[in-house]
Amino acid sequence: MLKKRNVMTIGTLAKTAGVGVETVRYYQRRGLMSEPEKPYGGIRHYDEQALARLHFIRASQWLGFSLDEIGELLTLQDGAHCDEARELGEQKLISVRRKISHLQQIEQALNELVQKCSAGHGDVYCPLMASLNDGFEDATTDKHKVR
Amino acid sequence: MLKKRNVMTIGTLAKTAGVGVETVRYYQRRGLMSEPEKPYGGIRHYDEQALARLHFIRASQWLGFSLDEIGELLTLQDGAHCDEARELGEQKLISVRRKISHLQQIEQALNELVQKCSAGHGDVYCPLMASLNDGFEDATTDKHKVR
DNA sequence: ATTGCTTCCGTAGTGAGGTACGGGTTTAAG
DNA sequence: CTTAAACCCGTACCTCACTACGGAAGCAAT
Ligand SMILES: [Zn+2]
Ligand SMILES: [Zn+2]
Ligand SMILES: [Zn+2]
Ligand SMILES: [Zn+2]
Repeated sequence: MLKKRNVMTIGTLAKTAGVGVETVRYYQRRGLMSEPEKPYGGIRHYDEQALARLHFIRASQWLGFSLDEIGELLTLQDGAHCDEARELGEQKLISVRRKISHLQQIEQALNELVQKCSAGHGDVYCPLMASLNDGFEDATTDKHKVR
Repeated sequence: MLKKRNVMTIGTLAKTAGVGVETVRYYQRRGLMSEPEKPYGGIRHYDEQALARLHFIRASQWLGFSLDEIGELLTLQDGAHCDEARELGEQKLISVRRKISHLQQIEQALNELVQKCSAGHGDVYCPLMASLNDGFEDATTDKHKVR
């Protein structure tokens, strides 16, 4: 379990980075990490650079980048192309903001429906169900673009 | 005798509701819509109730319900169980709000990184890339729960 | 009557990001 | 020395909501 001189097996590497072994192997297949050379019939060993790479991937992923985009980011990693990386970040920022405002629309509409229902509507047919039944006419215009 | 006006083929139904024919058939397989009886060797016909059902599904979907949850909502559609439907709505509201605040965290972190980069960092290694490289230590605590 | 669009029906594939399985080899603990 | 855990590798499977394919048969217009 000890990484002696920063040398780890795939299992230790994965555990240290907080991912599964299969995930590391998956990133290798995706070309996001290289597979170290294997000593004769033996077991591959990983160093702290591999760990850093995993951190990079997970951090980027947390920010909303897809694995494809992360691959692109990795090619810009030398620091000489930070303008391109920043451009990617700005695009992502735009898409995150779009998602937020979409969810805020939903939050508002859903909240309204729930409020109307729980306000108590005597014998009248439930306005929540009613809204769903007529296809939820209000609150949004681009109803049919769900995905 | 019911006089059935607005009789449509599946293609017309789908087009009217703004979905694909395959989508309607998929909803039928999922049990969200019933498949009307087929006249001898002929073609099934759909009425405005089928259309209303499609509206219900798409409206619920727009609010963030999964098809499974929509199936549940449909069983509560009689209006007698609006308390359960409201409960589902409240749960969904909670999850939508969680998503929003997660995205807001991301927005803040990403914005900060982009700002730091574009502020111009002479010969110093790009702070955006640096942050990604050390696994993005700041800005969040639950780094490893990406999905 | 021939073209040509629909419908019908079952099955299979897509994309994203993994997760699981199975059979074989290697290494570490006792 | 034996046995359990870990590694290697390829392949299959998972979720979700579709989407496509293929072949037969119906229906509408020319
Ligand atoms: Zn450049
Ligand atoms: Zn109600
Ligand atoms: Zn009830
Ligand atoms: Zn920079």
